[in-house]
Amino acid sequence: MVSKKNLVALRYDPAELDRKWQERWAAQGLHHVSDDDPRPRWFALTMYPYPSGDLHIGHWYAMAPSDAHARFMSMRGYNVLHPMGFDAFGLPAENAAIKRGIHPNTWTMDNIRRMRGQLRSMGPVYDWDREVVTCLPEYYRWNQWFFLRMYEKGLAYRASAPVNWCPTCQTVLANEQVVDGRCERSDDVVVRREMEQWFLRITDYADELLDFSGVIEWPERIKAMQTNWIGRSEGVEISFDIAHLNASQKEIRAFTTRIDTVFGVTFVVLAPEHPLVAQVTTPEHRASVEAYVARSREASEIERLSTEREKTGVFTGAYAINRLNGERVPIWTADYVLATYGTGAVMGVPAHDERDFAFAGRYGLDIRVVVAPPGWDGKPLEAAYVAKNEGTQVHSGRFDGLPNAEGYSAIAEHIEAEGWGRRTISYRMRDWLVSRQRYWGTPIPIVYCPQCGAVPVPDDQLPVVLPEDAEFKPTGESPLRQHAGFLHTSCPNCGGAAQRETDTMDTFVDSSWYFLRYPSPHLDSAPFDRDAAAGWCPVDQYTGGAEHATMHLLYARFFTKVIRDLGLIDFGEPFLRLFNQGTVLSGHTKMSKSRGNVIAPDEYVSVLGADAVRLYLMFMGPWDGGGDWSDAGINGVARWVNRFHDLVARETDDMPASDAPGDRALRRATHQATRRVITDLERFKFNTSIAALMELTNVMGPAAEAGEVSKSAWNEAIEHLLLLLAPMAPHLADELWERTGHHGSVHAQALPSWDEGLAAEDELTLVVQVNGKVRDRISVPADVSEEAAREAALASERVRPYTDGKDIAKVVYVPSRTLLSIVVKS
RNA sequence: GGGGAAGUGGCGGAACGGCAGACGCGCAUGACUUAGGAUCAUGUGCCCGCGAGGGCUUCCGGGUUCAAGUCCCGGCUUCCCCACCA
Repeated sequence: MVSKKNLVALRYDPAELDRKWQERWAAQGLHHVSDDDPRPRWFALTMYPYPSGDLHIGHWYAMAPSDAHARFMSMRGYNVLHPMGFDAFGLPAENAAIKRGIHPNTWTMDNIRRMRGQLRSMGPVYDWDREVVTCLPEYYRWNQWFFLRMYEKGLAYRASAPVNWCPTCQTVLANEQVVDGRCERSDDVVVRREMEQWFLRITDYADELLDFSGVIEWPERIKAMQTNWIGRSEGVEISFDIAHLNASQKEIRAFTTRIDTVFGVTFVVLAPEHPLVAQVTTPEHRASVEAYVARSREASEIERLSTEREKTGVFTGAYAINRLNGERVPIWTADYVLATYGTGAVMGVPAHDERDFAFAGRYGLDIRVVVAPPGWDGKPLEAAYVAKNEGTQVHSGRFDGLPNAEGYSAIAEHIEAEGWGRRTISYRMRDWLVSRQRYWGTPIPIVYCPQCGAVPVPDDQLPVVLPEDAEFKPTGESPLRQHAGFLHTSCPNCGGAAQRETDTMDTFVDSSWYFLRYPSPHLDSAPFDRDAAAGWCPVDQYTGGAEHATMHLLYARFFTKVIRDLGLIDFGEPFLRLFNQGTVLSGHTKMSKSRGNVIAPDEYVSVLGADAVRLYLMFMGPWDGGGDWSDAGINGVARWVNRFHDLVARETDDMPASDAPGDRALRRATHQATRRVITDLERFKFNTSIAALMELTNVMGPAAEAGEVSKSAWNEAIEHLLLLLAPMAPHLADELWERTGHHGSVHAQALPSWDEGLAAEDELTLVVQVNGKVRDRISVPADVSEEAAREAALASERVRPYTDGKDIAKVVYVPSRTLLSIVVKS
């Protein structure tokens, strides 16, 4: 490919070099991972990609550095498993089918073929014999198997839930298909609708999922996001008496985190979806309540977003009794109360809750202060007073005068003693809705029999195969429902006519356990081999984008805990260490086709080779920070590649065998660079590793030019350079390793070690500070004593003007920094 | 509104509490060149100064310390996540 870009010309043919080494590694099976290898194991996993069709620069940014780290671990003596696969089910394949008439399977498998080739062009260590492709029956049958295990344990269940419904398409939309409240295909306004759905009971594991103590080392940010997402709140579930109303329940249960404010309740609010709404509404309010409920049920996402949070609601005409003070308070329904959180009902305390305050203000409801702010003058509040632990109970019966934090406990105890409620915990996380009314996913292995009800498909009838000959006209129903051959079956229980479940699973099910499959990817008798999984898992190092903080990473933790509880593994966390790389920008903005700023890696690879692209991505900045792509930047790296290419090719015939005057300095630079690269690569600090290697080559060039180095010191420098470069620039390192007369791949070598003595400086710079300011830098021997340092400092021409005639109050000597700090008094 | 991360030259970024600005880009000057958008050499935080040298400088303001980009307190700004969660 001829590029129009102004890219540096390399002194070798990078395309030829890449091809040569990729072919040789493949021919020699260099990347085959064996379970028999006696070295300690290291499982390095990069999040597998969705096969969208093209490997973009973001994929390279995720995969090239993690490949370098995996190679690094391998050269440190580990048997490294660093596999790759494809997250192959999902919506884009189905959209391609609808828009362009290509079967999802064809589209997906073509993309995988293409991306596999592009992935190979990076020169990664992936063992392709272990590839996992989730849309193949040999993989997704185990999704079904896990689903059935969860069903048996009551962890998979069916319930009615609101979904995104597009009235034009007459179908359910995934959240991703809803853009600004509209269907991405028809542009119609999306409404919510109740449908029977399958759920996985992740909330059973909420407390365990909140626990990050122990084995896992994850970024604080991700742990915080998950903690937030799970949203644990301690509070009190309190019931209000409605026995007089003749409803199916005698009380309304409400969850509150502020039971200390219960004497300030002036109304109770039910979510519009709450089953009691219809029952308690009085005849004269029925029309308005029904209209309100209907409107909020059909309320579009757009309306919800555009109301600017104005609180609306209607009175039901009914009253509930606050047992603490015997008061009758009106029951309202309002859509600011969520049916899906807590009990779907709240106690309205306008004086101490911002939302209730706004609601009461709008509808003229009483606002009664029951927690007095410090120094409160008794006047009405201008805003809700919400502080949790600095107020005093007032108008709270026998609790008056208590600090409200104490009031909280006292009131909670009182309520529990009276049997009016109990302390409890509420989570904002809900159970995982896994069913999708979609074709391109794992069929849920359930059969509906008119006699037996929902019947699980027996294990020996798995997989329930997704039929290929489906129609993809946008009829509004899942293609599976139109497929007579799939839909109609016999009941595994009674043998009578029955219908299959036509929903498929969320693709996050696939990625919740895929890491367990890599150790035994071809096993057909179980999802994974227990010994193989025990030997390799959990994953030692996981890397990928932070956008998966709350979905994939949480679901995978949940699955791991479930699989542990099934007795199949003995660990409960899937990924011990996690690293999130940043994003590559172009022109300081996100890349997008509409902006025309998309960087296509293939163009650069064909001109500069995989290694230059790898090196540049790693050199751009810290890996977790992402960076801005620039052609000038990659040219800088390419120039350096040329420089060390020339250094390695340099003739050494004119160098003495050993003992040249410049050897000490060169060996020092070599060993300093070795130390820095190894310690930095451990911590994913690729940018400073490469900087250290640049510093080394910056020393090597002039040293050779000056004719001051021996062959032995020079060859040591070259060897270290190539070995340290090998994880990051694998093709070039192997080529130059071969050209310098070495046998065997550079990647099969151990990393060099460094000698602290050789890395140490002979002379150090003594930094002299007077009152915190640097006044002189004096060259001193490395073993300088404190006495000598002090003498030299006080004798310095540059220091004396600041010390002469003044009292020296203090002298601090820091040997590790060869720094002397003198404090003088005026 | 809640949670998190981060603010360092013209730019990307370095810096166990200890010489701020490694490394690279860009720029300037020079060399080699028919040419330079190739290569090599030197310089390059800002201000004053011919120079020697001096002063200032890590978002702003305080504090701790012999010593603060780094630690503490208070602001400002940007980015990310979640957002009517009772």
